[in-house]
Amino acid sequence: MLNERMREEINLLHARMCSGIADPVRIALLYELSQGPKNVSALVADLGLPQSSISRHLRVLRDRHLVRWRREGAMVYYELTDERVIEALDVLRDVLYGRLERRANLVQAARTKH
Amino acid sequence: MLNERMREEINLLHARMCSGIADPVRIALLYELSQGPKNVSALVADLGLPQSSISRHLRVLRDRHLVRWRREGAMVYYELTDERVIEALDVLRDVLYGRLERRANLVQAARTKH
DNA sequence: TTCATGTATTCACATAAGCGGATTTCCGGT
DNA sequence: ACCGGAAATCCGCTTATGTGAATACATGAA
Repeated sequence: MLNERMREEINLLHARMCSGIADPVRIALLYELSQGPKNVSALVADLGLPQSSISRHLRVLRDRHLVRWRREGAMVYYELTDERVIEALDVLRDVLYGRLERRANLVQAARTKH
Repeated sequence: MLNERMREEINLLHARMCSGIADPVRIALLYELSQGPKNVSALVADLGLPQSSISRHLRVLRDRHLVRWRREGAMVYYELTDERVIEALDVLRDVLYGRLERRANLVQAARTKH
C-alpha cells in the first residue's frame, strides 16, 4: 500500500511539521493560541519579543499549516488549525517532565546520603 | 508555581526534544525502533543510508534522551526510551494525513467537475 | 598482538534558521 | 489623499545542522 518512495515523502512532511514546533518561541505561541484566537500585537505583548520575531515565527507556523489566520480590520488574528498539535506537545512535555522529575529524585537521593 | 524563567527553560527543553524528532531520517529511525531494539548495522540496512549518517542521527537521538543504547559485544543496540514519543508522532502524523486527504478530496472534486 | 568487524567521530563543506532593527505594506479613520 | 497603527518583509549577520568520505576507536577472536 505504502511504498518506499511514498514513505520517504511522508516522513519528509512529518519532519517538516515537527520542525515547525521545534522552537521555544513557537511552542510558546502555540500554547498561547491554545487559549483561543489572538492577534499579533497580543502575542507580542504576551511573549515580550520584537514584533518582527513574532511575525516571522507565525509565518513558519502557517507555512506548515499549524495555524490559520484571518484579517479583521487592521489586525490579523491567528488560531490553531488542529487542537491535536497541542495534544502531541503535551505528550512530549509529559515525557520531559518525567525525565526532570527522575533527575530531581536522583539529586535528592544523593543529597540525603550525606 | 511555574514562573516566567522556568517556563522559558521548559520551553527550551521541550523545543530541543521536538527538534530531536524533526528530521525525516530520525523519524524513520524512531519508527524502526518502535518495533524493538536494533543495532546500528540493522538500522543502516533498513534505511539504506551511510553508516556515518545513521550514527550521527542516533547520537542526536540519545543526546536528547529519546533513545537508550547498550553495548553487546562489538555491537551497539538502540531502543526507545519512552513509547509515548511514538504516540506523539502518531498524533502529528494523523493531523498530516487529514490534511493530505482533504487536499486529495479537493483535487478529486475539481476533476469531477469537468 | 594482530586482525576483522561494528560503531563513533572528524573533516570540509553546504544550507537552513534564528535574530533585531529598519523598511514596507495594508488598513481604517480623518 | 494623508496619517497612524498593525503586521509582514527585508537586511546583514551569526549560529545550527545536515552530508558522505575518511579516519579513529572499541571489541572479540585467532
